[in-house]
Amino acid sequence: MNDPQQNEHDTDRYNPEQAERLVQSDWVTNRTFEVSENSSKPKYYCLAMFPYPSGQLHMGHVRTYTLGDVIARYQRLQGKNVLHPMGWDAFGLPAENAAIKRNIAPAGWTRSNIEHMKQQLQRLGFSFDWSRELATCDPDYYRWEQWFFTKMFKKGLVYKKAAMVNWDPVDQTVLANEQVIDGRGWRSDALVERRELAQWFIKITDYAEELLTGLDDLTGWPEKIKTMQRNWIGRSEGVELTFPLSTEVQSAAQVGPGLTVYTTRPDTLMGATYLAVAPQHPLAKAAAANNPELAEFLAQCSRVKVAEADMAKMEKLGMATGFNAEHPLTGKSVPIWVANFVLMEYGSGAVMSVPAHDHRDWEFAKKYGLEITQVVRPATGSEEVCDIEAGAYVSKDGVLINSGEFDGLDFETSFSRIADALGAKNLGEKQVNYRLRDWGVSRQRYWGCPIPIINCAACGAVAVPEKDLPVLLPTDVEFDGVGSPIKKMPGWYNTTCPDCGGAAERETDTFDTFMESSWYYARFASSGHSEGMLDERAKYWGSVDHYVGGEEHAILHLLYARFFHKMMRDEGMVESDEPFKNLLALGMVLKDGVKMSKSAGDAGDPQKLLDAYGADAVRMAMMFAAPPEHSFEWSENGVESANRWLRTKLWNQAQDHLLAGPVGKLDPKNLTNDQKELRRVVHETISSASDDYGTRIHFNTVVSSVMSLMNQVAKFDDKSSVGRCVVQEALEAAVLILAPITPHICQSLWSDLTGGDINEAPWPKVDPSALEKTVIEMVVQINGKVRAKFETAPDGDRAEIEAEARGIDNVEKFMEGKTVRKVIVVPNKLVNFVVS
RNA sequence: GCCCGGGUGGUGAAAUUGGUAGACACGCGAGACUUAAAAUCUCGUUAUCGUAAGAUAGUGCCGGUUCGACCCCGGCCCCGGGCACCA
Repeated sequence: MNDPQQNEHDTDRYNPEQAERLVQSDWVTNRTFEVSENSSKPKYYCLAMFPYPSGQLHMGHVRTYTLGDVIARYQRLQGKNVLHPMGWDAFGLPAENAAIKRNIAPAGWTRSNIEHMKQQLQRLGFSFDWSRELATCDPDYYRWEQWFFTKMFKKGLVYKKAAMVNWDPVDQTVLANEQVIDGRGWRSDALVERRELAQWFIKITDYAEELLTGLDDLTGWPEKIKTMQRNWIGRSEGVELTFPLSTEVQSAAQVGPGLTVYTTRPDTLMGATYLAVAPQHPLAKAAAANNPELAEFLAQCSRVKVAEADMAKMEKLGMATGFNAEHPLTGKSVPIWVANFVLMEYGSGAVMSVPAHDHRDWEFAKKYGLEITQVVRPATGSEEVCDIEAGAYVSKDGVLINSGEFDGLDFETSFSRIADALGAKNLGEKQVNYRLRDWGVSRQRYWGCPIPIINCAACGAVAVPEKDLPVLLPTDVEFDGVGSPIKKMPGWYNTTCPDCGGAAERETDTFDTFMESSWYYARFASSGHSEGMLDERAKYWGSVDHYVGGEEHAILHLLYARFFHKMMRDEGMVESDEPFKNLLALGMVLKDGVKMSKSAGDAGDPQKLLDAYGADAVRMAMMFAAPPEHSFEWSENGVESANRWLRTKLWNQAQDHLLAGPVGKLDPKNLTNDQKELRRVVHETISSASDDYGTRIHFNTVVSSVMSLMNQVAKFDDKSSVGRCVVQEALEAAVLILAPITPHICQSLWSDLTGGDINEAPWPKVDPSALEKTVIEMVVQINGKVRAKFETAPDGDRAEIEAEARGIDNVEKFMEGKTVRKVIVVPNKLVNFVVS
């Protein structure tokens, strides 16, 4: 162990545990991070995605909240009125799992997790305004979600329809996708079945176009996230058309007069040789009624998890229904098949198949011996190969054949002409389609926000009146893990109809937890408001200026939140069109190659690192490890070295400087070359750090640049009074620059160095005159290979630089006997001789 | 399967507009201090050859554009995220 008497620093060796607690209690006493809306400073709203209270923090949390905190603290140093709140995404499945496992109610488990995680967040020194803390399982929070849902219900944005769920036939309960492992229930091990349940949906598709075009204005979002959202929304232009059904088929299957499909390739319509419907389609069900083989096939199709990835990976199978439809233009009979890859949830649950011009249709047709009719060939002069026997020809660059009056037309022309021909028969028209589906918000689970609907036999679904909100979720429940307790509580769900007063039942499903996370950012800005969902303060704080969170939320959470924001805007509750102005999408923190999340258990618990090395070291190590958007494997090694650097390179050097007594005022005009050089490094560091913090959002390079600066300070052996002034400036800059990352040690050092409060300090300014270089290094290349370097004055004359470069021994050697073909001079960088 | 990213020393990474590849660290090696260890400090550290100066190769793989490519283009391989009930 250390002997505290042995070296001069050990007596006052920096002790993060003690020092950090002192600084933190100062923040609490002074309410340093509580903000109000009455400020002359410009507002800045910095938000990191709130955590699910799983029990303990993992390193993914540490990364997210450190990045958010760095941004918040940097913006405070820029003189902004910064809102930086924190709360808890408290409803969700893990609480139910824990309840089963430990036999405790989800509410109590969640509360104690929140307590523990809050302590950990506070230990990390995040500058949250804790006065605005919220948990989504608080009735004061979810009542407004219920209120808003009933508003949207009355507005017609909410409807109920049948949708598929994973049904565990043994546990008699609905399973989440992640609870289905290899097609079996995770607890019962029973083969899971698809089952249809009536569920609530919100019409996000009504906003599809705005959600798409709105992305163009989100200049502060990463391009890749916007691309993902665009593809997810999936706008396409095509034709919706109907294949007429005979009256026999209509009556046999109890369906309408035709089978409606959507296609983006109406040009290939004449090559449509069969139709395919989803296994859940009415036509499939009807056909199976007196066809045991088909019934078995449909049953087989239902034994697949409700997840697109699983659907896409399975073998493409189908079976004829025995029904036929009429081709809308030729009148020819077209067989109707059931195919396991057609999704009932998407579009009409039926597709037209053109095997000659679609890969999947081609393979399906080959497998089942269905007709393949080529209707497009490569354009004359095209180099494209087309062999329909070998595979589908999917190019849109061809011309039509075997299509009667449309022969010879290209894609664009045939698209319109065929749409017109369908229109003339009243069997189709051009239509814009979206891949985006309406948002299913019903969950057959207990630990969530109750859906505020009352089902009355006489009046149907009725919204719970505002005066009866919130519909409280009972928390004192028996939780046996099989099914939701409130579905077995007649005392809870039996009620009277608000409209007719007759006996009625409450909806026992709860909301998807994405509902809570879709508007919490706005609620933070209206913290504690008891008269409504949001108040005027939500308008003051406006859009979140910087939103920080994992890239895994690129689509669902971020799209739902954008949608919710637009619904709230249309109610006049917020003024902006988008909730998040700038987005920082973080890469994953991996541990042994898997993402760190609640499933990783306590493998990533930062607690022992905090105890051993302190919050500043943990934060610095995390920021130094990689730029935000990189995924990387977390290693604890960096924490010890961060702690060592803070103690030895920052704290000790600053204390040595302070021990020599106070310094005077720096006069930048009368400096030695070494003093100028150190000062140049100081101001270059300020300049690059400002860019890294404010523009590039790369904090690892902030850390390395300050490390470099401190290395320069260590080498700078000038104890003169002017020299010490330069060192003072360097130390102040280093402390301010690092303050957002390691706030505790920097607050102490700032106080030691200046006597001031760093929370009131302004960001350092770059002195442009300090950046001027008197000598620069030129690189000499021959045919692009570096052969020499030389020092020269900046902005030198081209001819002189070229001459000087030619005179260098190694350069002469490589040019000997060669002819110079070209000379490229990049000012202040390099000279390249092209020789042969 | 589909959509979106990523791949640079033993390790994390840097290279901001096509212009010196490997900054800054970790680790490792050598040395100083010490009776010793720890701590701290100094030096070295892409590979191969060389005492050195320097040379050759090198940013997942194959090819292209360019005076010059980690960066741009074409084709592949591998890894990660998402795929609508994990959050």
